[in-house]
Amino acid sequence: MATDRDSVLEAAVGVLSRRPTAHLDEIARAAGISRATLHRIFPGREALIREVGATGLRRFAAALDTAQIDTGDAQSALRRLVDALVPDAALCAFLAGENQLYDDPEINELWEIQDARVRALFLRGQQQGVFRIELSAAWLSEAFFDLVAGVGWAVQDGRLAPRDSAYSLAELFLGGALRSPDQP
Amino acid sequence: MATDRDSVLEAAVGVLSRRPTAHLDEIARAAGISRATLHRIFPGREALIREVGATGLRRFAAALDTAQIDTGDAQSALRRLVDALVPDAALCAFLAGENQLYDDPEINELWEIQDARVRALFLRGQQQGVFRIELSAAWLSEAFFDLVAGVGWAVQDGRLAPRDSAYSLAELFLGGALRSPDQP
DNA sequence: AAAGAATGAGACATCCACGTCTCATCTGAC
DNA sequence: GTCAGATGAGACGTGGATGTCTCATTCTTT
Repeated sequence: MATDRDSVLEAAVGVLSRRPTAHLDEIARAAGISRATLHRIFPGREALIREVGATGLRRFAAALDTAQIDTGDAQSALRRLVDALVPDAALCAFLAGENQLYDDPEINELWEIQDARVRALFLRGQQQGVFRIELSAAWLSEAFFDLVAGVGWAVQDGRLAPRDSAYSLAELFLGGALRSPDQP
Repeated sequence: MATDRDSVLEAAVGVLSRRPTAHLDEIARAAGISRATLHRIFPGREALIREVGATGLRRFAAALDTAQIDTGDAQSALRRLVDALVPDAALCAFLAGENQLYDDPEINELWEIQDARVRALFLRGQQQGVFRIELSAAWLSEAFFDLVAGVGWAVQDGRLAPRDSAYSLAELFLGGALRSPDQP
């Protein structure tokens, strides 16, 4: 059943994004199954990690698709991306913390593709005059992903309400921490 | 010799901030010593991790001191903090990635103190009318730390020039990604 | 109800990193 | 030159997580 795999992956993300070194016992318990069944679904720890990473990147790509980041003005596109990405923020947190994943050429290539898409969005926004040109598109892209991961961690730990997460992310990233002089 | 400990800690940060599960062999090699000597300096892996964490928090506290974050207007204080913190960004990246550290009550308490100081800075800035009040001080504090850690990773991986890091961090965090309408 | 599959619990064996040890080598002080 | 201390290299035992196995139990299907 695909549902089994998915629910296990979901549980694995919840545990691994917080503690990447969690034992398989813990992951199995979080998924509500036994360690034996976990091994029946995934050949081993490495395969599980790989699968979680691949799932994360697929969801990331899907969020880029649904947000239609190549359409319309860049600011709206980014806001759509935030909305599409926030539900999977935990997955992004996992991707950000698991540097080991990028030893895998396949995973790495998948990541490069998505990262390039986000960079293109910022570049487009800079050409539109929407985004600041003093900051490189690469840095904007990286910082954006850092903040998405930060949202994932904060929500998981209860430091940020899920309801506030999209707003907090978009407003801080787009407008910064400073109070706008023209909005008193 | 204190120099030995410090240089080993420095090397450990460099390795552990990228791969928290790195073997002691690797850390020893990065420090230019043998695994035996590493064990002579630190009783074991746990002690080493703890020490790195404690060092990171001490440096973080020192940066808060040198920046005098309680003095003057909040924006200038934050800019001073960025300048003081950026040299230790890798250390912050390590702290951000090593959630396991916060199981230790002593480390956790030390972290809470520093985090409260940063939160107080943002609260003060909000009361001064400098920082936006739509975003909670806790979120501003957390997001700021996420970006500092992100700078640490990016610099270590060569994706961000150290020379640009303080500027990129301060500008993005304070002003956001949007181009200011009053600065054409 | 009965047969089959799926699962959980637990018992192993294996592997790998860690921690400890010894010994040879190197360095520096006298 | 000699000796004491420090270091490196390597061997060795240990612990813990992983991977594989068996068997009893439960759930599903007919």
